[in-house]
Amino acid sequence: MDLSPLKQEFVLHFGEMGSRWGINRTVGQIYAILFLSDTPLNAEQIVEQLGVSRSNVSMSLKELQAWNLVRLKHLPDDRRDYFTTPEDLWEIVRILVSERKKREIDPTLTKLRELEMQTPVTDGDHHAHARMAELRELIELLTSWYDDMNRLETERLKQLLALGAKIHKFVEKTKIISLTGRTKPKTSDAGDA
Amino acid sequence: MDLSPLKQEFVLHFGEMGSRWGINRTVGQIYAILFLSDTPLNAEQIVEQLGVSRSNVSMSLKELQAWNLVRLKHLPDDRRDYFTTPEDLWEIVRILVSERKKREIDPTLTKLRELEMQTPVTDGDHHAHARMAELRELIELLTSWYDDMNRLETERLKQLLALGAKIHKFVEKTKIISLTGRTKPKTSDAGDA
DNA sequence: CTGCAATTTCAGAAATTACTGAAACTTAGA
DNA sequence: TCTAAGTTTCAGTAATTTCTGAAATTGCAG
Repeated sequence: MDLSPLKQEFVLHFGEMGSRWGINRTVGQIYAILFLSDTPLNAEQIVEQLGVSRSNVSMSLKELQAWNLVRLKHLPDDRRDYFTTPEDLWEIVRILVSERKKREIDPTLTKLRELEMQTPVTDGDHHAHARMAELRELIELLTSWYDDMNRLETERLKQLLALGAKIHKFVEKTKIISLTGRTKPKTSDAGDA
Repeated sequence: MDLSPLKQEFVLHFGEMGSRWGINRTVGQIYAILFLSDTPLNAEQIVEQLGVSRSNVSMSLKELQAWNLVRLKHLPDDRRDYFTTPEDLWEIVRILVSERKKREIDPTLTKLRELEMQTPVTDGDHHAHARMAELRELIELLTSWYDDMNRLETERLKQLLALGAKIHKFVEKTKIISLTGRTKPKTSDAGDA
């Protein structure tokens, strides 16, 4: 591996963490290299820096593209593909959360809905059935909260995060006013994304 | 596998999702069975229902315990260990989030802090160094927001989640009042958790 | 202590996942 | 069209993870 000590440690760490994050070592290492690089890199450069096979880099880059975690660039008079990660870390967080939701949560939500609708509830199943419904409702609450947050511009999101738990004080203060004045869902609401 | 069709589908689904969630098939299936069961189960009962080896069940239960995802119970006049999942799904969510943070985020935060302190920054490293600092700051913001939220009682948490993005309207409304009246960090502040 | 039920450990087998090198494919320019 | 740089695919191998059955351990009751 041909990297400065600082970069090398970071890249090795991402490789090790890869398995915990649901990607493999090479994918993690490639992502780390791209994340640190101030210029886009092509596959051959990644091969040189990591010392893994060309085909491994090719497959790993494909996986990173499937995760939406890298962007493809082209340089003038050079038909090789160059890769970068988004400059904006918040963009990266959004992608990560959305992709993990897609892979780790949505399939289960779908399955729970299916099971509730289709599957016959035999005698011993009442508790199980209720538990699934409870789980589905919880996931629905969490994902619709996520959808809401995801719609916010980054600056608003940062504000809310920075407030942290203090947010509940704001809610307290305006609770009564809101209940009487703004809670009813008007059908003709101002344009929302 | 000896389960009603409803339970069986759920259990198989958890088994398949296991690998995406960072646990293996058997661990996922055992968790599913315990989640659905209205009574605590012992290892032998799990063996019967799933049709895997006794030792596999033993190791998988140990892993679930390491994740804090199951509770150990004992019945009178029976010295076998019985297992359940917490009744309260919010408790489960809290555990999941905290354990995943511990495994997937904390080690990287530690590593980033180490690298920023210890590792010499050679000439070509300035951009990489800056990128790591940026990443560390982002993780710190997110984790301290998490710590904040985690301190809230479940009822408060549900309220905030249900509000979703509407929360930012509350902030707007009280912003001016807050800026003049409450934002400065007084050294002698009224008791805050 | 002894005997026995319950549980855990562990070495090897089975299954899965990751990686490589070679061959196949694609595409831009000559 | 042909050539060659660039990329992808794929079959086989390597590495890792999961699972099992047998043996070892634990701890309670007699």
